[in-house]
Amino acid sequence: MFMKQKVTIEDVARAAGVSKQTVSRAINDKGDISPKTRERILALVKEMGYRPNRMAQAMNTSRSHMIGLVVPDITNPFFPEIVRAVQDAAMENGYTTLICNTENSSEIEVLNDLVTHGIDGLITFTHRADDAAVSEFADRFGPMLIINREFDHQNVTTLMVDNIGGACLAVEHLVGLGHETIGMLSTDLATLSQTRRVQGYKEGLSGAEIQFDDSLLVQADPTLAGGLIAAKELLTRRPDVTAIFAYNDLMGVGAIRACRDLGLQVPEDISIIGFDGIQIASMISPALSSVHVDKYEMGRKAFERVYNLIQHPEGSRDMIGMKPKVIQRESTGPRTKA
Amino acid sequence: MFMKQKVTIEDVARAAGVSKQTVSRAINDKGDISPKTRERILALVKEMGYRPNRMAQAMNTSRSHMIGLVVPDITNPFFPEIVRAVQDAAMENGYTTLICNTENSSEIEVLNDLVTHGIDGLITFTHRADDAAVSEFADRFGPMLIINREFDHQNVTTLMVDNIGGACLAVEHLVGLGHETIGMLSTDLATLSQTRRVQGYKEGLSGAEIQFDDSLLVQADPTLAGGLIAAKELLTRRPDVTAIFAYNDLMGVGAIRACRDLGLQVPEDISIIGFDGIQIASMISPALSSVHVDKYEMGRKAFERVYNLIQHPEGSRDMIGMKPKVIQRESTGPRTKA
DNA sequence: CTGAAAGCGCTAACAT
DNA sequence: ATGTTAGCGCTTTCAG
Repeated sequence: MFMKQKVTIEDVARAAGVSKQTVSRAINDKGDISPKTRERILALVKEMGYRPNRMAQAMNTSRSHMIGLVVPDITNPFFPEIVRAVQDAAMENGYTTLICNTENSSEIEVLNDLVTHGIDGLITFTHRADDAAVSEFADRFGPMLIINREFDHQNVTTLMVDNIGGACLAVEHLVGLGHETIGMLSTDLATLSQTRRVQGYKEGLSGAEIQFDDSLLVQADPTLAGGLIAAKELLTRRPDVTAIFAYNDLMGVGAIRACRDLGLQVPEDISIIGFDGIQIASMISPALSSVHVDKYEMGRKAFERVYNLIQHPEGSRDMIGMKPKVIQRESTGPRTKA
Repeated sequence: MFMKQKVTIEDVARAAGVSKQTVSRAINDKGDISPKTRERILALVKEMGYRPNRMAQAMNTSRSHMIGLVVPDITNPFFPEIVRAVQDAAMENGYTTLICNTENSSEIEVLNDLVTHGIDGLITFTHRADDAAVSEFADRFGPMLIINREFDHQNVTTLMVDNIGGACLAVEHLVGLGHETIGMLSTDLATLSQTRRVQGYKEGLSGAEIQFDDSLLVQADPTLAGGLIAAKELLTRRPDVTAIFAYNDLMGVGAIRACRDLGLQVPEDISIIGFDGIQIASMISPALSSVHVDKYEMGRKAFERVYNLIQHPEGSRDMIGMKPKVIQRESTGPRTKA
């Protein structure tokens, strides 16, 4: 026999000899209620193991206490750190997190589905869906924060890592070590992060008065395997490169592996720097230098902003910026090759 | 002005000139309804962008189409692969996943909270909460699967990796390479996985007629940092060890790093094998040998089983077993030291 | 301070 | 084949 719910507010009310309403007042610490009855009810609540049904609550209050979190690929270690931070912040505020992966599905579909579940707010890394669709969605669903995507439309709050600046820093770091022939491993996914990091890379080069050449840029999946393939491709095509800037740490780790497979020493023969600053990249040998993003702070900021939007749906939209910084570890060093 | 919901079944009904019930029948493809009206309604649904409110649906049907997934630490790469699999399977079946991290909270509290949100089923790695609490919870909430935890109580379905067998295989692998002084890096968390892997390690040793000694077992956090610390401790305490079995890959990667810091070559001086088979461990240098668990399959199986329990709440409880297997990569090799 | 009535959006069970 | 009534569990009125 399937029961609808163990113990309901009705049960508690009956047990306490009061109306449902009074119980409601007691548990929500609201309205006028005598301390005595409140305590009596609360004791009963505990004793009976009563917990209000959030869905029923949500139907009245329009607050489900759930937020949605949409990431492209949870298996990329960059995301779990953010997820973790969002989760922590959410829990502190009585919120639960609905997480979705979008790699294999329509992003907008996922967002709409999340809405049907009654989420109060949304944090999303939505890069594939086109602007119009996202914008239309944002008009319908207010309290959302979109990460690493840019909009002309002023109806959506964004959080952006300074990708151009970060990529620039990476190149400057390499140039500072004497490198002049610097390749980049990028991804074929046309995301803002991608465009911007490539742009920053080029700006970095021209800032150092180095000529960019198409053969220095190789594209592949933004994964370990992608980094491996792309690095091999680059090093075959341009054996003269002495330094590589990888789109993300995963590709950077793949690139280190590629060098090893090709019999090249890192950083003696080739310097490699990644982007993101994922934990594990700092523990491998050689430890990967990286343009570090504070993911925990990013997650917390994201939640805070959305939480704020939930409380003040009519508040204005804005853009939060985050500056990454270079952390040098072992994979980058002075140029030694002529 | 905050609206309860954009467009409701009522709106569609009005627009179609029928009752709510008819619309309900149309969208759920249920009961008797003339093809004509159905199509007319469905067209309207699409046009108006109507999506049923899942919470309202759930209140009637006791089906929220959400499942809960509880993991100890999403930043351990072992879990995202499982999360990914669960997510994929869930989505294929119209389910959305509520994910929680428990590292910093009371596990039972998290589970209870998930229930208030109306989840239909639950997959959890709950190891800290005591048996009585979990068992009591399982009695109240039927459709749950608990991973890597053992129960005498027959009220809960479990999925277990053969930790003893896996650890045994690891030791046998090392013994097969000629190692006789084999240390283990374990965790201080008293989980079933921990107990079992230590047990398997000891069984492996005695199977090879090697004497176990307390000094060969070091405990620390099951993380990169923990592995680093534990390995240094072990190698200082017992400079004669030629092989290490790490509780998980994270610790294994930390151990490789420790060896490097201590000037030891892997696998020439020390062989290291981990457990889990996380992706990134296969891409570092040297690539980590590991007792590999098929995490994607694990996630899918877990969802399938829970899905089944949701459909048949009165079905019997059982235990699903999974056999891990050794994958040799570069971090283990023949003993060279005398 | 407390209770009764109404309703959130939907579906189950019974009408017709 | 369609509509009506009732109710899921809760909170928001509005009465007292």
